[in-house]
Amino acid sequence: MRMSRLFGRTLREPPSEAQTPGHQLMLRAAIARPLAAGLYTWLPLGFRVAKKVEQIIREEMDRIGCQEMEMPVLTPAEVWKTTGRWDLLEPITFRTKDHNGREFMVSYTHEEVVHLHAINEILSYRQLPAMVYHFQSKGRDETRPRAGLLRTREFVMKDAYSFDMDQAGLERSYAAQHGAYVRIFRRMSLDAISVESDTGAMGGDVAHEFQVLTEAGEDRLAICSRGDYSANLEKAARKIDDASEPFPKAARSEIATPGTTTIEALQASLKLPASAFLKTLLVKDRDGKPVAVVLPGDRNLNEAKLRKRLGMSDVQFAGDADFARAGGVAGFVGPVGLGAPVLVDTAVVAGRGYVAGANKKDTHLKDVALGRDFTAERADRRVDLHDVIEGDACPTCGAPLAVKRGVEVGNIFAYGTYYSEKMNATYLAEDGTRKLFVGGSYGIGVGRSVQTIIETSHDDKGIIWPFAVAPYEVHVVGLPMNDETVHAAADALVATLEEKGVQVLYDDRDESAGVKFADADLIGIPFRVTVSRRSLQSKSVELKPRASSEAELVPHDIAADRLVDIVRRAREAAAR
RNA sequence: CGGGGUGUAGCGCAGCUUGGUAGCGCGCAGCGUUCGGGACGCUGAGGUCCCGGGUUCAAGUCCCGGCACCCCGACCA
Repeated sequence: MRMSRLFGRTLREPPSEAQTPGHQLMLRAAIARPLAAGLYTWLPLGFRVAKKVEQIIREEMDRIGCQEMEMPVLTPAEVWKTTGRWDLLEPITFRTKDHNGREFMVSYTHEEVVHLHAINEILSYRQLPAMVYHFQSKGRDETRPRAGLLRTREFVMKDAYSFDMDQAGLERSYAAQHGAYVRIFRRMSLDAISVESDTGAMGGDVAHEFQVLTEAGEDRLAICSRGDYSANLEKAARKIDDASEPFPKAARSEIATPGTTTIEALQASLKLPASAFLKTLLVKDRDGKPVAVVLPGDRNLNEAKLRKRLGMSDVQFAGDADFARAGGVAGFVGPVGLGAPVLVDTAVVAGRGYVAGANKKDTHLKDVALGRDFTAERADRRVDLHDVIEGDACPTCGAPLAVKRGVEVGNIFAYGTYYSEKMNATYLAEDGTRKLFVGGSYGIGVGRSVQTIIETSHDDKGIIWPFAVAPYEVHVVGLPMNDETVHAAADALVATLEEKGVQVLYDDRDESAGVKFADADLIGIPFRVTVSRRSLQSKSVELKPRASSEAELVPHDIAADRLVDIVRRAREAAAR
């Protein structure tokens, strides 16, 4: 490809909208362009990367016997109604109607559709297990797209689906996908770690996310410093000593705290650490009734954990009416004498005397102890509802946990019979009965992976593409192009390389050396070859890997062979 | 969906406080000089100042309403 013909130009300065390094470089290097919020066009350079990423995924899916197919982007409403997701997904999906008024959804994912096909194609246990996948655009009307390709409203996902006879089969399929994911991300040079993730409102048993640690990421992860544990903060736990303390000597007593409604204000006026207080939040349960959540003052509520506990899709905080109903006073709510069920966080130490709201204006209680002044009433109301923070103890080994940011490039999810039950998706078992498919789904975001590679593989000059996904393999720079000898030599080298199947980006522009080298560094092709007046005087060309600061001179007459050889080796290494 | 911010040439920005008919750098086009790390000179093209309404002799600038985009939070590959 001649750069003078390339559709897409590099930008000297990053557009102001771009904040993360990957987003800036993606735009500057002409990988993709925004069309509207969360909608991106791949430019030719970026499209080549996306196709290479897809090909790696394809090869690894095929390797584990997962079969490629393709399901439509537009999906009829009826399918979604069978599982209740037509209504559930309403706020975050794009919908349309055909001319007859039939409703459609731009596919958000394909569990329903693939089950529909499985019902038709898989009649007998003899056809199981089965695994299929496709690359398809997904539409999600995210309320907040961000960071370029990291979260868009339309994106191509590789989504795979497994169908098994039973739980043991599902576990085998799941393990196969997990193994494929490890290979896939390694091949694209993404250092993805698999972390336990929240299974969300769908229930299900097991789910892992493949996360790449980078500051640009939007997920927060707890990671054991000894490597024994890693989990999304949505579900991350920590080791807590459940040893209780002796009750305080004093009985609980009122203290006047006029106008002091926040933990911060209480800390200041009572000169006590945040951990000396109880924070009591009033939320609504599924029936709209008030429920109190009690946490130590130095711990934050983890909404994902609470949602899961309440079985709700979002946390609804109490309004004035609920406060009245529960007998609480906003700013002075406490667990003692409250007319609502109380969920007590596991970080609240039994027996310890805390300062808590008195459910009375301008008043708190001191020496309030769990087990004496209030209780969780039932074992299932003593629950982990707080955020893990940096330095907490690992739940497996007790070593300190670190909290880091990550990008979720893929996830795998064993949902079991969640969909097959609702869709009555069954097969005929060996014993002659009809049994439900036991399934899992496995996604990888292609565009997100591409930008994540940039986020984690660049320097201050530009992208450093891993060979396996680079848009081109060799970048030939002619310098200067108005020198006939140089022009002819560069043309000839490019022609030879292309003839031998090397993917070449050829900077044939009449630009200064500075511009061409700066662009080469920005675009980040793995091998740069400079054919210049100077190099030709010593009958050589200059070879410089993008990732290295060292350049070497290669004799002109063997340059093509040498490059073909280098590329061949690099391809072999990248395929492993 | 809550909070914050920004919309002026392809990109980065100034001008707005104090209203007077739009500017800088880069990029782009032509010519010439240059040619190994974002060269130089000359000439030139390019603007519904986000949109709509209002105030005014006069609005990029002031007022009202909308829209778009970005950032932080809640949700996802």
